[in-house]
Amino acid sequence: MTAELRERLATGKPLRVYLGADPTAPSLHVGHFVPVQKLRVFQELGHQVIFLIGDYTAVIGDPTGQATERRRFTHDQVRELAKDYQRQAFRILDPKKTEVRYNGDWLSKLSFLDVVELATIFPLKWVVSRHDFAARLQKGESLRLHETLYCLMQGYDAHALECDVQVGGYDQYMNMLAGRWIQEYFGKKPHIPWTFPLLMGTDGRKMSKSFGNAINLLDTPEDMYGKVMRVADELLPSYIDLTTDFNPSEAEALKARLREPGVNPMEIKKQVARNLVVQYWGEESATGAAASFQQIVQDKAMPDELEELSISAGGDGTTWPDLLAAWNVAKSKGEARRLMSQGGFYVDQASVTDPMAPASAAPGTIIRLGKRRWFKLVP
RNA sequence: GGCGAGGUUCCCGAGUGGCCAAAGGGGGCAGACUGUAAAUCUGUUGGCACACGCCUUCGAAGGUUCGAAUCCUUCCCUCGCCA
Repeated sequence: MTAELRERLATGKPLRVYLGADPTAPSLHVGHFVPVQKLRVFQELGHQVIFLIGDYTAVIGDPTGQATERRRFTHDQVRELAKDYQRQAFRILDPKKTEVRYNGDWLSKLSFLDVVELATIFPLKWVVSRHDFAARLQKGESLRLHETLYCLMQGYDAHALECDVQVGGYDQYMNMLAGRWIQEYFGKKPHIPWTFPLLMGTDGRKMSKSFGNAINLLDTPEDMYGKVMRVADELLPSYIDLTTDFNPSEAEALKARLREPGVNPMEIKKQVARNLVVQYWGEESATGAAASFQQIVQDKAMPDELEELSISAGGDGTTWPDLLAAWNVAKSKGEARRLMSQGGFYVDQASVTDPMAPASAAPGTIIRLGKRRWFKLVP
């Protein structure tokens, strides 16, 4: 389809490029935003980008890749999530140049007859041959008719938006193809699907909040930077491709550096981390995040600003576990004791391992938990 | 509608009357090492208690028992097969 794309670019007319997002995830991570980042590239090149909020499709729930039937959302929940989704997207996209649409605007107007008419386009065999459905059928797991209709809905979006290009995860390919069929059915030129591989979490598994391996959009610049630094080395090339906005030659150069003998992946990782933070938080925050990583993690030095703990808030605790639990820096006294006996507790840089020792909590004392949680005691 | 399977600690998953705060894995935390918050290795992982131990937890509520995650009753929920 590269040829089709070239052909359309050659006309010189700005392309209509769309990304559909079903707001069903309460917390978003950079994996969700790979297509948004790509959308921005189109925007910068002067194309018309469309951010489609799947308020209607979300109620059904995209079955793609689902091992079981998907949880469904109410319309109200979806609207709430959509607001946040859009706000996050506009950290990257230029709101003034972005067309925001809701697919409920057209999908809600289709009659049952319209739907049946659309359904005639698709051979059932094609629908159920997709790997996720096929697997569920084969294992004898639940698959319901509404799930097979999802691709009609998303396909109809492409038609309604009269789009030229659709960006999305690789897993959306089937849905995108459905869109092409529907466009052709209505006598229009089919759009060009542009898909990207799935971004893996920092540990190489699927990025997901429940795995704790996600880089969240709401992470502070420092966290975002740090999490990129803990991405497994092997994943670095895909992070370069999917999360950075380096131009193609810069990206290739970075990946080539990575393969050179004697090159420390850490150095490349720092460039990726910085690039990502700049996109979401801007130049200044990224510089700050880089500096604080160097200081706290690499030099193992004390950060410039320490969180303060009020001694009086420690109640009448007389041992460190009492105080740490009262301050809420440890979940429980037991956890604090464990931390201490494992050698992860420091008072003014000296390790304190006896949980029973009386606590010397005086204003100005610096305490540290583990490698990088620093606190300063105040009255 | 008929028949069957199942709901366990943050997640997955073992556990069929005491040895169960509950195997194993994942994740988390800590330590060692390092090229980094990578990889690897080790330890640890409900709460309170210095400790003896006590308390809360195995879908919900009751019950049997000296004793229940395990047995019984009712209820709620999930899933499959057949129609």
